[in-house]
Amino acid sequence: MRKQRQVASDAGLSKQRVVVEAVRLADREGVDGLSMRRLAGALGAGAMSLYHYVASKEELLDAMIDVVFEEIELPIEETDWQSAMRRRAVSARQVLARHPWAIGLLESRTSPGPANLRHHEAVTACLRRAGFPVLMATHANWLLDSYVYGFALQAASLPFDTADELADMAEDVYLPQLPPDEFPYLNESAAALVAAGYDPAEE
Amino acid sequence: MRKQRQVASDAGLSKQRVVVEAVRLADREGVDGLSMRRLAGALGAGAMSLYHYVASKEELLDAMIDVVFEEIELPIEETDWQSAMRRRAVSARQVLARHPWAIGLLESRTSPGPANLRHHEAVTACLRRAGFPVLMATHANWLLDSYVYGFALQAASLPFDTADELADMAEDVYLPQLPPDEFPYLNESAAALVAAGYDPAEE
DNA sequence: CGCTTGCTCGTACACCGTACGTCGTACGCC
DNA sequence: GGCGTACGACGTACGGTGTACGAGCAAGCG
Repeated sequence: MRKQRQVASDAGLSKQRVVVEAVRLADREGVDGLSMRRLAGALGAGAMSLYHYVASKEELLDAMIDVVFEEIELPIEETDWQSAMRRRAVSARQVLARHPWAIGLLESRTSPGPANLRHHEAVTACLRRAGFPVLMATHANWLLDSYVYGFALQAASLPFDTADELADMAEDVYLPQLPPDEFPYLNESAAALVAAGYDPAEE
Repeated sequence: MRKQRQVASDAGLSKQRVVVEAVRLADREGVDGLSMRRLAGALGAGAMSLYHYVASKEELLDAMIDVVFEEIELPIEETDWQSAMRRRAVSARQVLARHPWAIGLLESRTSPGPANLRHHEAVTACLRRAGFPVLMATHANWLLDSYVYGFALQAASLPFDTADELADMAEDVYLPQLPPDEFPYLNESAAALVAAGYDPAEE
């Protein structure tokens, strides 16, 4: 029994291991597939054991979000602020594409974790060093975040990933819903997008 | 028996009534407080009765999102596109502030409802009439949406609503978490924001 | 040895979404 | 009028969820 657990979980549990496995599970099965019992199963443990490392599922979700923030590249000091911000945005987009469930979790989670704080500190530092006044830096921060989050949110709710899939979807699903006399402009857009081989990887 | 039901629910059910009451319940208690049983209770009906008007909870949520889109002001034809877009953004922000649960639902819901389609059609129409080329209009649409969604997402995750609450929160919760030697810039920002009486109602 | 301390986890509870089937009743038809 | 049918309402039940509680057990220490 003890042996089995060791095989399944490679030595004892820890908050770190619990949270990391939770992220893996969410990546694999979506956030709805993440239940305490299933997570415990994946760790080779009983469901209630998790509660020695995590006070509640809420706290687990907070910690998962923080893991995601850890993956976002911090701005580098040396470069100018524009390319630093661009790199950060690109990195954030990649990370959120890798963990789509994180976007839905951002809402409702109110207290920022340490990685989140470190991230904001670094960004603010970069902007301030570039000469932005305090309030301006805060506004820029907010605005950039708005755009990155919004982008990720929209990207997540698109039902296709590539230009080819778009073409298929458009033909099979969208166009039948769009009587041309009622939605002339959307039809025009759809046609143009398909013709242009639109791929949602622009900025 | 018949009488009781009528008193409680003012004539029979309907998809409309179910969805509207669901929105009200979500406004009042958050999306987590919205369960089929509670919704049925609020309508003076049994839980399973709802399934005659809604195929599943998923469909109910889709319909609720569409109700929210209906509340967002459509751009008016006459005005120039900039103020039209501004009005739309302001309206969207107000609506999403009124129904904060909607933001969390936007993710994961993939097929747009009729009000959503009408909305996008109107926006596209406005931009196209203003002389934007097709692809440009689509990009502008996407970009504006990104910003609005991101803004709402951030606003929703802020744990305070007014400048006063911010001041309280900063003193009680944030500053203790921010050792000045580790987060010099965030401390600076926090101080500046409190001093300036920051209120999250800018754009 | 016994005692404490810290993990683990089985059981139980309240609640969830919803499949299934039963019932009262309204309505078209004779 | 009588009757068959169809439909809306809903009681019950099943398999899931998060988690409170407490029993069990191993390791460290006197």
